[in-house]
Amino acid sequence: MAISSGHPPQQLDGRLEIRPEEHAALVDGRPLSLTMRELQLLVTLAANPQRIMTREELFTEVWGSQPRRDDRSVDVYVSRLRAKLGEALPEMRLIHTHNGIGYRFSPDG
Amino acid sequence: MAISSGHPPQQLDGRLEIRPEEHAALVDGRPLSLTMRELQLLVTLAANPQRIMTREELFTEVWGSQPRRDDRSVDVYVSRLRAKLGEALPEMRLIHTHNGIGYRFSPDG
DNA sequence: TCAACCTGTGAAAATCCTGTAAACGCCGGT
DNA sequence: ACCGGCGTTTACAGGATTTTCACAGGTTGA
Repeated sequence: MAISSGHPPQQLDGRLEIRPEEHAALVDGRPLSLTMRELQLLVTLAANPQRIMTREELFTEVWGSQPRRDDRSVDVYVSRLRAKLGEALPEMRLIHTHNGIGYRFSPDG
Repeated sequence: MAISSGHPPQQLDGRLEIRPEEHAALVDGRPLSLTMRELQLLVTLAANPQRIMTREELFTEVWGSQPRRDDRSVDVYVSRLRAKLGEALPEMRLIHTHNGIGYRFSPDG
């Protein structure tokens, strides 16, 4: 599993900072209130900037098991994450959808 | 099937780079936004530079089945691919038509 | 040049995929 | 037991992609 350790804190464009070890994500120094799953998903996406990650890949990283056929959990959490990120950082689209494949995190909008 | 694996990333004349494993094609480092089919077609064509590939050959590689009589899918997608490549790389004609046969990918315009 | 055939491409139709609200169950705290 | 938050799952509307069709324009060879 890849979430619990091994991810260094990262500063993105000076506004979003992710500190996996501290279970925290900050925007302009203020902590976002993310649930565990939301944070895990954000950490995983942010650990692979600009790379298109498949749903399966995201699922196995975050949930630690194989998704069952037609599982939509990743989508649901991406949606919730976007909502929270969108509130703290309007104007930027950090998570991009790649139809038929998955999602991509882009630090710079 | 030949798309999903076995295609190493390739750099073409330094501007176009295709990374099948990552579901990506880049021009000058910027990702082209291609749909799955478009990308598969590009990958297939680019995997056989300078070789004239028949429509049937392209279809079976990309669609994974035999085209039905008079199917024009390959042409439609070649057209779409040309449009997108043409925007990112004007001045070069990467995909050449061979009347009565099929298409040929030529890395150097 | 002409007729027959082939290719390019816009657009409609069909299909597939994604966004997201909502329902539900499970705890932990009160 | 009740409440509130979280995770999971489902459902459905809307969006995106793929497929198919139609026709204009190009190409070939007699």
